[in-house]
Amino acid sequence: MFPRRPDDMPECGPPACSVEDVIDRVGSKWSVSILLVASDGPVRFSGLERAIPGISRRMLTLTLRNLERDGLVVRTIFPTVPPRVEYSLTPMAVELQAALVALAGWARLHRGDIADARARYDERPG
Amino acid sequence: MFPRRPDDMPECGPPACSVEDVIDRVGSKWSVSILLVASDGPVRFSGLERAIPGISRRMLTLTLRNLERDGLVVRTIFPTVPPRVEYSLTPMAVELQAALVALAGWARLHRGDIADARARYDERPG
DNA sequence: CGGGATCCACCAGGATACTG
DNA sequence: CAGTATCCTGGTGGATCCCG
Repeated sequence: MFPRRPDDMPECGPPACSVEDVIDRVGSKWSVSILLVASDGPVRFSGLERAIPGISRRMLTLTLRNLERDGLVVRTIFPTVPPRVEYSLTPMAVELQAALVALAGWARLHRGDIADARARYDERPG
Repeated sequence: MFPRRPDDMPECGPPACSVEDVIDRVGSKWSVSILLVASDGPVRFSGLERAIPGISRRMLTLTLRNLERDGLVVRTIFPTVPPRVEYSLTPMAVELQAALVALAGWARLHRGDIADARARYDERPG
């Protein structure tokens, strides 16, 4: 996730750079939340703020900028009063949803397993 | 990723807590690298160190402990001299690989798109 | 409404040295 | 070989105030 890969470093290298690159892009604290809220259609800034409990204005702005920079969301400004800004997913981000759904499926399947593993680990003898 | 969800917070909540939980677990800087190296079979500490350029002993140990705690890797100690420790993936982690492969596929497909988006964003007028 | 600017705390993570 | 212990820093992310 952040920190982002410096520009003077190679784009890719073994092992398994690809997945790590994705994690670099959607691994920040709020990225996935934003992408999933926006998957229901264009969202406004305040809508995201309401839909994602706990996010600060600053982090919402920063994360949106990063997603926009990476070409995952598009920012559309309507020059009205009061100003209105909508964020929508790019086709690329829509394709990403499938992979995220796979992750979510895995998480749902193994939620109990992980909880059990942690409980056992915490009560380890020693 | 880290910081991990505090124990006094609910395990899950809208929106899309599941994916975020996964990111919390495999989103740390080296987690995915370790999982992918270990997917080829049991690996030793020094093997991981060699296979993952740039990782420090400390972070290798810490990340392995977290993966073990979450039930994603198993640590097997052989009481020989010199000591020998092997790390292998649990079935749960093997299933995760499929989801990670989906992510990698998306990354491979859109590597150029993202690079282009970033280049365009950096040379934006304004 | 939709941010930007600023200050600050915390902690992930690196470097190094030491141990069984 | 496979770690642990300690110190340190950079940057993520929170809180707050201000602006067009």
